[in-house]
Amino acid sequence: MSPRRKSLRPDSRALRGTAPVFAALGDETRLRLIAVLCAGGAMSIAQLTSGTDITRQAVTKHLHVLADAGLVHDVKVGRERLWEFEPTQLEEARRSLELITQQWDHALMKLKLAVER
Amino acid sequence: MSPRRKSLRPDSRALRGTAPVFAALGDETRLRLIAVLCAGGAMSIAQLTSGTDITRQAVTKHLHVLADAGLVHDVKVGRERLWEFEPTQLEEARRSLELITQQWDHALMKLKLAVER
DNA sequence: AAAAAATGCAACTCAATGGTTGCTCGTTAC
DNA sequence: GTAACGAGCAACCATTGAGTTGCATTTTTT
Repeated sequence: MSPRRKSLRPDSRALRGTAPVFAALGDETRLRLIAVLCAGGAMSIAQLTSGTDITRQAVTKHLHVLADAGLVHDVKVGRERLWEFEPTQLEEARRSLELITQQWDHALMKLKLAVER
Repeated sequence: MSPRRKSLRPDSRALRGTAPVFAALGDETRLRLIAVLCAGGAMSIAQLTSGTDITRQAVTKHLHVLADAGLVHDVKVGRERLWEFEPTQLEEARRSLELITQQWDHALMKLKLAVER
């Protein structure tokens, strides 16, 4: 037991579950929504739709995708529903990218050492 | 001319074109490929396929998606084609996420100030 | 030269996605 | 109370995406 694997394997355990967040970010429209919500605070669907060339329903769908990825959350207030940015998942995603970069740098260093040997 | 807009609008000019990269990252399999390539250096398709439960062709397609997003590049060597991680686009993506976070923090600060006034 | 290895190419299936339209429902406003 | 506004629900369509199978092509290897 305990195979003593010090080297963090590239199996991307830390990356598990990050894909949906990236998938949610992988759409121009949703990226715009995020940016708008990020700078403008809570906004209604109607507000978010104005300024786009797509339907209110389409915006609604995109918002749900973002919500499923944990990037936004909604609050019902009166007859309208306000959507707000939620930073935690995005932080997580950022950390994942950093981790990949680090692993890359690490691999490069190892390679360099091996060459110079 | 020169409209003197000091406030960086939320129109996400800096985010333009980032969506494809995120879309490419938004898949568990591709994320795994990236991780493997990142730690293992250049690898052939056959190598990348072994350890997956999908077909070689599927892996090939994923690699092309990653290549189109500029996340990997390939080199033909002999009868095989080696794929290698390409860090620049990923750096770009990371920067985008940081930018969003910054804008969010900035908006929060503005809100706080407005409340305390 | 022939077998084997590594890959390329093309067609196909099936499910998910982005988008639409039409209608209904709850909540303000007049 | 009745309009008007904001949103929800459902069906539908077209396109993309992930994955497959089958066969052809190129480079080794023997």
